[in-house]
Amino acid sequence: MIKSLRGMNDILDENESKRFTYFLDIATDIAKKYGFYYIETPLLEETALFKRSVGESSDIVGKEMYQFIDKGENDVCLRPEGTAGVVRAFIQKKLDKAGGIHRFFYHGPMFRYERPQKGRLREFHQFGVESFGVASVYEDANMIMMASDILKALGIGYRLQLNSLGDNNCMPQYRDALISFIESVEDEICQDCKRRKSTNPIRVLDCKNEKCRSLYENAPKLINALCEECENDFSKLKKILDDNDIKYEIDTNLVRGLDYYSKTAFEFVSDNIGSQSAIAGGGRYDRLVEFLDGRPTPAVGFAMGIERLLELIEMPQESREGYYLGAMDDEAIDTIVFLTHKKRATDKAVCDFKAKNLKNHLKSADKINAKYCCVIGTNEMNNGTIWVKDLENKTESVMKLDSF
RNA sequence: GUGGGAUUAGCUCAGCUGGUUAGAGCACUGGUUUGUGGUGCCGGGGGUCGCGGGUUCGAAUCCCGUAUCCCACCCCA
Repeated sequence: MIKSLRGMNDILDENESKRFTYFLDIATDIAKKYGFYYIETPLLEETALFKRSVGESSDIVGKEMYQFIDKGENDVCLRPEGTAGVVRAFIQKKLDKAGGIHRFFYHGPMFRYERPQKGRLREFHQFGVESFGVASVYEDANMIMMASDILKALGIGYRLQLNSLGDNNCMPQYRDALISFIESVEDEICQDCKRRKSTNPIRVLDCKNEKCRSLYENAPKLINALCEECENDFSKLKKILDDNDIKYEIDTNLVRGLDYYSKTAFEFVSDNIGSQSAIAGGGRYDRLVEFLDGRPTPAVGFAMGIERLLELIEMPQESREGYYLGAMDDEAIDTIVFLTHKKRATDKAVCDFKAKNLKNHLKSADKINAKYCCVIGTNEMNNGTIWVKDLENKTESVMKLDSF
């Protein structure tokens, strides 16, 4: 038997499938209400796109990409995340030069060659939004509110963690200060932290190792090193969230794993899905358009991991819907098929192709959660009628075929 | 990539220290003296016990390998 590849799932379980489409309906609806419109970009892109945007030092690009040389000898890879492709499209379409505000949402599969775990697949699905052309911190707040609205609409509880990563003015200085601090304690820190020092020094602050943790208590804090502009934006952001009744925690160790983020960084986490607890994450990336050869354009966005949300969604109660039609004699089956087809013009309608007794038809109608069970038996055939039972209200009636 | 656990019917699982035709519940399907469901009763189908080797008279059960899932690390959505 040929099986799906490791870490790649089919979404066909009825429960899972319903949750998946339900999520997309809700998320799409809310994104549209925020004035975003749909963008679809290719799953396959030039490898260089991700190397330059996500960053070669990140694990995503460094060791998790599905990368290969295609038949035209192009170095390509399956997208590991969604932002880079959207930014590429934005620049390619010259929207950076056109100016103005452009807001997109997207959803689709992403690919990362990782060791699979619950909530961590090699092919997984994200829903994301990207906003270009708005430098104001109000847009950052808008993003957070949208993510929050989506999660609330789905009945999902979360904690929101917030940080500021600084910008070009303050981040490099802070980074240098942190690196020299790390060097001062380098003999005592763990192997992972030694590696992080060169790959992503800010990550050391997040180390789980107890000894490292206590050493880093004396490390300089980014939150104290922000320049005036970043400091003001961050304060403003907190105020907007307070005003709109969005709860958050400041996590000074929150570092996004992708190199392109600056200023606002946020993550929505759930305590109910195991160790892969981040359900949505995002932030501002004002320099990325320029990195990818576009005209400097402020931007901010977030992405949600759909699979991680699925089991957290509180599904609305399913109510009975549509018609079930059946015949008790073979001679009535053609009539049933005809009526079912007619009914579908306005309603959901399903019919059985086998003659069965009434009890079995009722059972079948119940099984598919139909609202009406409609049956033609000998009596009905003789009178040109159909027997209709409302399975919810337990009422029944007999109707003329032409008024059905 | 590192360390650990699991893998038996469509699903959730039982199967003791190896011993005759591998079980249960749910699901599916048929019937229920012949027109009333979701909540009765009786029956039926469905498993090369993840895959490949080995030990043994005999393996779902022991050993080795391998695949997949799960847990922790790492990382992230």
